[in-house]
Amino acid sequence: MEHKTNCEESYMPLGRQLAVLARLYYGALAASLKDLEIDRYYSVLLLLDQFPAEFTQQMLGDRLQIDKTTMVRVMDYLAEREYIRREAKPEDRRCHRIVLTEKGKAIVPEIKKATEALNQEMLAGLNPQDSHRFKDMLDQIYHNLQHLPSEEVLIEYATKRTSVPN
Amino acid sequence: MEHKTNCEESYMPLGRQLAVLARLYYGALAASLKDLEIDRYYSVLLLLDQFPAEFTQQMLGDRLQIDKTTMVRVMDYLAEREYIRREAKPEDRRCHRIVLTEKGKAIVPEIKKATEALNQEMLAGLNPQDSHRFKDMLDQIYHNLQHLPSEEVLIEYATKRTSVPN
DNA sequence: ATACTTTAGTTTACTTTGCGAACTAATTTC
DNA sequence: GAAATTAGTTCGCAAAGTAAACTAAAGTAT
Repeated sequence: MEHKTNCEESYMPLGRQLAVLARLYYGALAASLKDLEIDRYYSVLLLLDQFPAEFTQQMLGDRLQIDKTTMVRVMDYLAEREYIRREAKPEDRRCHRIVLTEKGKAIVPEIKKATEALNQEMLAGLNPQDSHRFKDMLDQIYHNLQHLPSEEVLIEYATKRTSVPN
Repeated sequence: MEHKTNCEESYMPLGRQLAVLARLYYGALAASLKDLEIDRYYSVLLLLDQFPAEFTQQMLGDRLQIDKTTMVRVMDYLAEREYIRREAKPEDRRCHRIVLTEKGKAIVPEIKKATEALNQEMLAGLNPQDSHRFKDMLDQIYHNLQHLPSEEVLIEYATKRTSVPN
């Protein structure tokens, strides 16, 4: 058997394949945005731009599936570099309203351009229908996976596992 | 705006979505295999079972997209627990032939069962054609992403970025 | 109204993964 | 035979996920 570098020829659990694709995607994205001061958390900025002044940290985390302790780090990172600000929320003083600063708004177009370009390159060779179908499938899969982990077949509560095993 | 936990309603970079799905997948897989002694690196065992005694560490890494230093840790983990063995390879003494032990072979059926079940649950609601189509798309995307990262638009060599940013 | 519970956010600490750098031993190339 | 390459290893660090324990604020219930 000769040595192959692609994953097309033998069985690999789908989850592994997804993890690899995600890694490649973000490697390429960070490379194409390397002239920016920040090298991650782009999707947070995109989301804030789409729905200005609508989010608390918790809500951002729910949308992007980032847990709240990780979200603290994300916010710290972006706030230190002045891409976002945590504002007081008088109607519920537990929360912070997260807002994009001018500096934050300023880089969104470039991020949008890069992610859209990359999405397109990623889906190159698929016709528009298939591209759309692919995104629908991802949503379907998200739905399917969300409603089973940890408690599906298990009677007792499973010990939580971290990260992405191979 | 009310707070939504699903990701279906707003734009998220595809890479982020893939990362989330991968995480959910492996959470569910580890949960359904939690009675096993090991909680990760299942795909290594599956691959070794499919092509017995064919792999070196390097080749495994190429197949699964795991770099060689990470692979050392993977091998250590599996060898300590006696699921694999590193055997001498007289024809090239730099390499090790990686072989499944009896203990390793013994758990493969369960892993296979669990991953196949999970793949199916993950793709529930898609007809067989679509499932097949989905896997083809993943291969296509892998191909597309592999041939661009880091050097695409860039003239000079990009500083490498780690992991999966959000 | 006061006690109990829940929620948003934070801090700390630990784990896993990915990867660069530097190294050894063996093999290949020229 | 010298130089370059390859497989594997060690070390060290950064990023991400998450559990546990905590504070402050808000909600609920008797």
